[in-house]
Amino acid sequence: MSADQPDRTPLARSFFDRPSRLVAPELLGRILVCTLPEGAVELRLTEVEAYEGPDDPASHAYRGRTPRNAVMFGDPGHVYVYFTYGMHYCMNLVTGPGRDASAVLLRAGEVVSGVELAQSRRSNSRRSADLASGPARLTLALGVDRSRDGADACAPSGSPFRVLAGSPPPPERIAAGPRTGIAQAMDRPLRFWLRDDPTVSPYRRHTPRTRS
DNA sequence: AACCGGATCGTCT
DNA sequence: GACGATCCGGTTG
Repeated sequence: MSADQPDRTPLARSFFDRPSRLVAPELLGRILVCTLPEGAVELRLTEVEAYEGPDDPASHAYRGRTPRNAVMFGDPGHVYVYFTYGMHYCMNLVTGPGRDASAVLLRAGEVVSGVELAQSRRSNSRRSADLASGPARLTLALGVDRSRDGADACAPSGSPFRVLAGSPPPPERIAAGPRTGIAQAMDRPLRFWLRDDPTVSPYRRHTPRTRS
């Protein structure tokens, strides 16, 4: 492969069949393709978070299997989509080992193809770097909602999703820190991002909510 | 750059 | 019935 032509090889399912804390940093720089009837959008992943299944108090799998999180308990390489805050969708890739209920939340990326389509789904965005700079912005730019829950990102065909090898960054560009917006397990550095990348979402500390 | 409130509802207790 | 793996637009420093 040439320098200006990134590797288009799909990632094998075995890539995902490992602990999420190992898969997560290795997803940085890789390409997520989402092909829907309106067209395709390609994303270069720049920020992710690992969730470690039933042993992780911040994971949706922490309290066991429910109708919502059932996909997390299935095979690695599938997509887990959930709805939150009454209006947003967030997207994960299920990892292993085995049916471990672990996953990687996709938090941000750079739209490298299908910019116009992504823009049309994100009418308010000003900078193009903000098209997918946040987990809910990312799903909006891709056109992902709950109907995509369970889709196989490793299937040769029949799925809107595919993860390509892309161009892995040099290790020194990968940064790690506590996950965003959660109150539990702050001591685990399971958020990974590309240092100095303009598409990485700003870190937000968890803030308890009050009501009237 | 940091902080605030409002929007809005599926999911689990 | 309470809360959230959030975003946006506004205000303040």
